[in-house]
Amino acid sequence: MTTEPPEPPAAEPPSADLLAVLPRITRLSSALTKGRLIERATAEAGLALDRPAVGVLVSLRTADKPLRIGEIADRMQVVGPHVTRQVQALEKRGLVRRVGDPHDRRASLIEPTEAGTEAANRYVASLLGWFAEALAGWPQQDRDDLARLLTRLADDVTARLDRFDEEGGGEV
Amino acid sequence: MTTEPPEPPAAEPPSADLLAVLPRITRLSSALTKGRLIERATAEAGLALDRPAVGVLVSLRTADKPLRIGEIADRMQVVGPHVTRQVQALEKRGLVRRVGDPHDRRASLIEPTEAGTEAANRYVASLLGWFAEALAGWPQQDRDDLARLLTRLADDVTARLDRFDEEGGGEV
DNA sequence: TATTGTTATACTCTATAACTATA
DNA sequence: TATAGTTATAGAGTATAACAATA
Repeated sequence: MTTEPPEPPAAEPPSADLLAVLPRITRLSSALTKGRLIERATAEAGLALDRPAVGVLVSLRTADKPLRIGEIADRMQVVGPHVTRQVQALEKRGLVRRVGDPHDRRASLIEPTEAGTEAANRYVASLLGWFAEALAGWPQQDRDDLARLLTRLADDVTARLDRFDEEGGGEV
Repeated sequence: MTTEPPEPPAAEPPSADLLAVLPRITRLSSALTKGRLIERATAEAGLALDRPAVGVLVSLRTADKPLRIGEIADRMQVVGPHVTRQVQALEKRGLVRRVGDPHDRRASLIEPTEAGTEAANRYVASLLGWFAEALAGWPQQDRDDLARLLTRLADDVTARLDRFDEEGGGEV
C-alpha cells in the first residue's frame, strides 16, 4: 500500500480555499490553549481548576440535566477513566455531586451544585465576553455566516470521521 | 481584578452565535486529532512519523525555503527544544538535512530533502483530498465564505491574544 | 455475558532549566 | 553579554488494561 497507492494524489493541489481552512483551525485551536485564554477565564471565574475539569463542569452546565460518567466522556470526546478523575476533583471542591440513578445502580448521575453552576456561568461569560470583544467589529451577517458554516463543517467532518472509523478504515 | 471587573459579565448571555462558535472549534480540532485523520494521512503518505514531526516537515514544505530551528518553532508555536528533537528524527529518516548558515555559525538552516518534499506533498494531498470529499456538497460560495471568515477569526483572535500577553495580562 | 465505572499504569506532546558555542 | 541551539528533565492531558459491581 505504501509503494502503490490507488490514485497518486500528489499531482494537482486541491483548491486553495481548502488549503487555507485547515491551518486556520489548527492555529485557532492552539491560540486558545497556548494563549492560555481558558486559564484566564478560569481564574476570572475564581476557579482553581485545570482545563479538563472545567470541561466537565461546562459539559454539565450545558447539558442542563444530570449526566452519567459515560455521557460526559462522549460529549467531551474522551475516555471514561479520564472523566472519573475529573469528577472526583470537582466533587472534592464541592462543584458537582453524585445522585444515584434509581434505574441502574451501576451508574451514577452527576450534576453541578449551586456553586458549580455559578462558577460555570462565570467562566462561560468571561470566555464569551472576551470573544465578543474580539469580534466586536464584525458585521452581524459575518457572525451569522461564521456560526452557520462552522457548525456545518464540524458536523460534516465528524460524521465523516465516524463513518470512516466504523467502516473499517481502522486498521492502518 | 477578580473582585471588581469593569463590567460584570454574568448578567446577560452574549449572543447565541458566539456561544456556538467556540465549541465548534474545539470539536473540530479534537475530531482531527482524535479521529486520527492526521495519522491516517501520514500512513497514506508512507511515513512512519508522529504528528509533531509531520508538523515540522509541513512547515518546511510550506516555507519553500530553508528555516532555522527558531523559525520553525515560531511557526509551529512551540518551543525550541521540541523542534530540535523532531528535526533530529527527520534527519535520521533522511527527510530533512541541515545546511550551515554562512552568516551565523551558531544557527543551522533546515531544508527538506527530495524524499522529504515528496512525502510532505503526499501528506498534504491526502489530507486535503479527505477534506475536499467532506466538503464536496458545499456551494462554492460557502467554501469561500468559510475560508474568509475563518482566516479573519484566526487573525483577530491571535492578534488580540498577543496584545493581551504583552500588555501585562501576563501575571494571573 | 454485557455494561458502567474505577484504579493503576503508560504514552504523547510540549514546556522549563541548565548548558555549549558563536556573535 | 546576548543569541541559537542542544540535552536532560518535568508536567499536562489523555489512553489502555485489568478489575468490580450491577444488569
